[in-house]
Amino acid sequence: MNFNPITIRDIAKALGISVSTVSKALRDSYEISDKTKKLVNDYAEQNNYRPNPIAQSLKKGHSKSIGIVVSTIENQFFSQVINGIESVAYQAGFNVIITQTHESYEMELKNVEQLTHHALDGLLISLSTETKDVSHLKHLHQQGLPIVFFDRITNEIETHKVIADNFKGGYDATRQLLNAGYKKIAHITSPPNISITSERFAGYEHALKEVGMDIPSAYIKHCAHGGRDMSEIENALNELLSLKDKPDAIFTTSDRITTTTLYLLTKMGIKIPDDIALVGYTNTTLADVLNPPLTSVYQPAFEMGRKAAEMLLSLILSKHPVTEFETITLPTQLFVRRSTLPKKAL
Amino acid sequence: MNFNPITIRDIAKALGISVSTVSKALRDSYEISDKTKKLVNDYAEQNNYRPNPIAQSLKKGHSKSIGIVVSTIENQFFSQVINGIESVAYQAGFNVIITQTHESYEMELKNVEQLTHHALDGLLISLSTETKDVSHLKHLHQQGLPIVFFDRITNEIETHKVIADNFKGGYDATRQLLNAGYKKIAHITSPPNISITSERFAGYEHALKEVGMDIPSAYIKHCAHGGRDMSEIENALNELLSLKDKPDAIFTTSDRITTTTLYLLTKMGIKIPDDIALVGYTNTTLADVLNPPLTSVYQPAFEMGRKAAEMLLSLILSKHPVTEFETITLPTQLFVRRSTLPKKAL
DNA sequence: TTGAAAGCGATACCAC
DNA sequence: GTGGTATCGCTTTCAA
Repeated sequence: MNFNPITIRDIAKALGISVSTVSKALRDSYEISDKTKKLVNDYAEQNNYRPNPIAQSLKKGHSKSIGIVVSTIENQFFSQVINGIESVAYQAGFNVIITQTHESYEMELKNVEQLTHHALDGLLISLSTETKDVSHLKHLHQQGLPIVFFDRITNEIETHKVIADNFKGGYDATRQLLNAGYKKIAHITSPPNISITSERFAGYEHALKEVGMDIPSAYIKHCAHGGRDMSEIENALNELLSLKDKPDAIFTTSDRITTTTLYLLTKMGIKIPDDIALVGYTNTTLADVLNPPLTSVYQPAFEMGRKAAEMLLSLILSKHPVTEFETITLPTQLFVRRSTLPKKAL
Repeated sequence: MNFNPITIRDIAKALGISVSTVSKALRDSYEISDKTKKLVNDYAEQNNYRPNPIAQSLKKGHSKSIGIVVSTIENQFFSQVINGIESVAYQAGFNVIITQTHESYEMELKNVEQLTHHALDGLLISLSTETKDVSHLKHLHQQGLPIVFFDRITNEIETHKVIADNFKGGYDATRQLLNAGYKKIAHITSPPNISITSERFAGYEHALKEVGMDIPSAYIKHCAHGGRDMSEIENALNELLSLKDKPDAIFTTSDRITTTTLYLLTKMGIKIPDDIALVGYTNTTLADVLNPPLTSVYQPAFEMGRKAAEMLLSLILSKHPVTEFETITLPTQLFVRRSTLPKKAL
């Protein structure tokens, strides 16, 4: 199948003028007479002429498009981030190419590989849970590809980064449970190698230490793929529930882990918060109508996307090499709902 | 900022051979000796050579990328469709560029405009709720751009299409309410101009007619932007609830309308299903843990994406103009949950 | 087996 | 004001 749009050369031929004149006329150059401009523009319009962006990209050395790598767009957190990115990119006339890793390191490699090298002006990335080695990105970064990290970042690469205040998110969630009278707080989270895990864990730990409590290591459960597979969470839950000293509350990180935990507990017939309280990270708009309404840590996802995109565009558009980088930390919000009802109220 | 990856010319110069030899060696042409191939490939590997896809696209006349236009990826239905599309496109080595209309006709125009013309090998689109005129797409289609419609289609353009069985979805949902003993069934839906609205309405109507019931027009509410703005649904609900003859059940279409209706009814203190039963279209994985668990029409979104992408690729890859088109209809599934509990059980 | 050169579409420098 | 031409990086005849 082909698709043969008209080119600048067709216009030149049809009008009996040169291609350079046509090109300049279309770009409204001061060198071209109004008469010629009108002639060219009218013809272009009538024949539905559109410049071929590929040729423009090749010539200009940039593609006006940026790549995004996230684990999965089905996660509302990421779709909201993408909306934020898009809102900025669109304004600036940039295209956005989205790829998903589904939490696989291999997919991350492939996607980055596929996206990069001149077809992209910059990259926005949140690492997969499997990612431990970032040399694929280091390489590109050294070659000069502008990269901005968001959410799951690495400190092996010096560039702009945008994160939520993960420490505070973890702290607030845990503190809320403690204030509500829960004392045995388990934590189901992503693998320790990704940044958000350790930051949130630090907040959790700090809240517990603050009230002089220990963290029994049996209460910490890592899901290798951030809850991608339900079995990960099922196992964690089964282990927690078969402990002699069962937890009376759970703090979950990530949308997927949170909602799946809610689902599984419900299915097991465990009452929330009566049997076990639950607080989790989630950006779903449905937190209020869940059963029970879910106490949750909300991240400013849209804003994170906006900021990340703005920083990336500033790198792309900068005339000089950028050597000063910053890491923006956005506040999280704790929404208290029934899933962490104070113990005495039960 | 720039980013200067090595080119085929650099390799040629470094090795003292011609660019055409390098090009052929890299593509493993039979014309080139093994020795030269090895030389070139080793050098390329060591210097991290990557072909510039823009130059390749310009030369070959295609970009190996397809565009997707949906209303919003925050809707799980669409993110699942996109996952399906991606799974097929990725296998075939195609990039996917996603854009969102946010239910605006103007955005649809802009996105399509931005996406098309040679930077794209094909387009997958679900129309915005505002779209009445599809001449922007007709144009492109006439010029030869392969297009496949999914979900919200138009019959003004002859090409492949993939939809869910919207009639049956509407019928099943309504029938379920009738079977459960509800008799006054309201319908909150998208504007009548989009295909899914009328198809689902027809199913609803058929189920009611079947049992000899009338459809009071006051029970049918259209949300101009498919529930994008909460106020649309709030108004619809207020009007329904102030009717002298209040409905005892509501059938909603679209994820957004469904979940927002649930949210608003809850906020108004209306008990579901006691005061009003609810059945809605939604692809959220959370239907089971909503309060109450929601009877819902589930669409095979991933499958829809797969099929649409396959059809698009077949158009793109076809050597001959395609003149026979088909419309695939995928089955929907009704999941019965507590929100439509039989009246007698209440 | 290798290389020269044309060409994909648009841009921009330099002549005229 | 207008036109010729080299160029972006790669592919592909066609000659050698």
